[in-house]
Amino acid sequence: MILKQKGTYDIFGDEAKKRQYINEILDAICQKYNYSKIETPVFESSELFHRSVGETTDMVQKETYDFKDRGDRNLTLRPEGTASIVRWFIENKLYGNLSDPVKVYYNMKMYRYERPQSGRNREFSQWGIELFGSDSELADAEIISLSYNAYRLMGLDNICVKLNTLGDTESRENYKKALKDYLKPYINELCEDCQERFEKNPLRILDCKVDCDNDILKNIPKISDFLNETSLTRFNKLKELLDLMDIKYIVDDKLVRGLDYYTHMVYEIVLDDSYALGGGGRYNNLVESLGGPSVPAVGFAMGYDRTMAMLEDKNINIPINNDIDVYLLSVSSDEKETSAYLAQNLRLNGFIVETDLLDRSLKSQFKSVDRFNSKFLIVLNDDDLAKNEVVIKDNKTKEEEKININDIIDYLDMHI
RNA sequence: GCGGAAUUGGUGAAGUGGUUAACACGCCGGAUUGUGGCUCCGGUAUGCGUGGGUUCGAUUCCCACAUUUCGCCCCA
Repeated sequence: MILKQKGTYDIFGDEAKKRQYINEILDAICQKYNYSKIETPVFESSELFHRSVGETTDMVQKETYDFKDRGDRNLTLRPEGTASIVRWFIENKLYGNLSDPVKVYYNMKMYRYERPQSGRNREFSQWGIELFGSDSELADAEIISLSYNAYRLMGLDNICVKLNTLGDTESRENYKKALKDYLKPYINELCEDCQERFEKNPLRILDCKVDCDNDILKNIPKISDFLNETSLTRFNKLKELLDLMDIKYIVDDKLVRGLDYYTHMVYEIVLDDSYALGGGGRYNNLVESLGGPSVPAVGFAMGYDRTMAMLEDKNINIPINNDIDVYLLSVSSDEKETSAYLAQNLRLNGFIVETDLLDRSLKSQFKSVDRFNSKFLIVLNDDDLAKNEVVIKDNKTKEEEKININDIIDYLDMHI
């Protein structure tokens, strides 16, 4: 037997319906904020992700699905959405007309070679939003607002924004320098990973799980002390906006996030104060570093599957309707042709119809009626059909009557 | 990449080193029911994750691998 690959999953039945319902909520809210939907290819040039996500990140170093195609091209299954969207933005020269910001959202499969565990798979979905062409904290606030409200509309109430700023390039470089100066004497006391991060990406030491209880990290310099005037004012303005919009947030000055491309505002949306359901931030240098002009941008990505899992966990009701309108029963195989014809006719008139495709006994067909929870059932038998009649029965009230075959649609319209 | 737990039919599962792998649900057929939902009868795994090994003999013991699941790293 051939099985599905590790860390992949099939979506079908109620799960598929739930996702469809959630997708409709997400589509609807994006429409309200006037974001248009985008889909990008599953695979891209490897270089795209290596350059955007960051060569030194774990995601690129050990989690990407890299392969060569038959033309010897180096390709990678996308591990996240932003890089592809930025590539699209540059490739289509959308920077040429930014009289209004470009706002898009996506809902796509992503791929990372990881060990599967709760809320994490190798193939997984992210819903994300991106905004190009505004450097204003108003754009930051809009992105946060959209993502925050998306969760609330799905029914997740106990959420909160964890917020931080990495400042502009100048502030961040000053901070990095201060960090390294501070950590240098202690470097041998840090964990192995952090010793490596010290050179490559010192900010990442801040959210190291191994060293978090370490006294060295408790007295570590704070980014907030290194923000220059402009970085500080825009961060304060953003917080004012969030207050105004009644968005719950807490500032966490250890929040730096895993990808290299962030500048200024970064945030996560957490459930029950700790479980991260998504994250995002501003990335003002990414468009330029991928070969476009300097265009400010900000975005967010939601871990779709873990969000679905949380909806399940919190027993949040997602309406699923599997009921059908009519089941056509045939007393014997003689009525099957009429059944097929009638089923098509009813379906074309908008009804959800099932028939027996297995030529089973009448009793079995009745059992199917119950399994499908059909609102009505119609019994076809030759004697009645000779007079153009059928028996139609309301499966709830158990009332039945004999009607003309041409009156079925009218009858159903009146009763459903 | 590292660690823990699990792996018996369509489903939930019981079970033992040795003839036909319990039970329940489901499903199919039949009896009865004015055309079902109750009841009764019958049927429903050539098989106990895969591959090795130990043994006269393994689903049951050992090893490896795979998959599932929960953690770590990481990410969201």
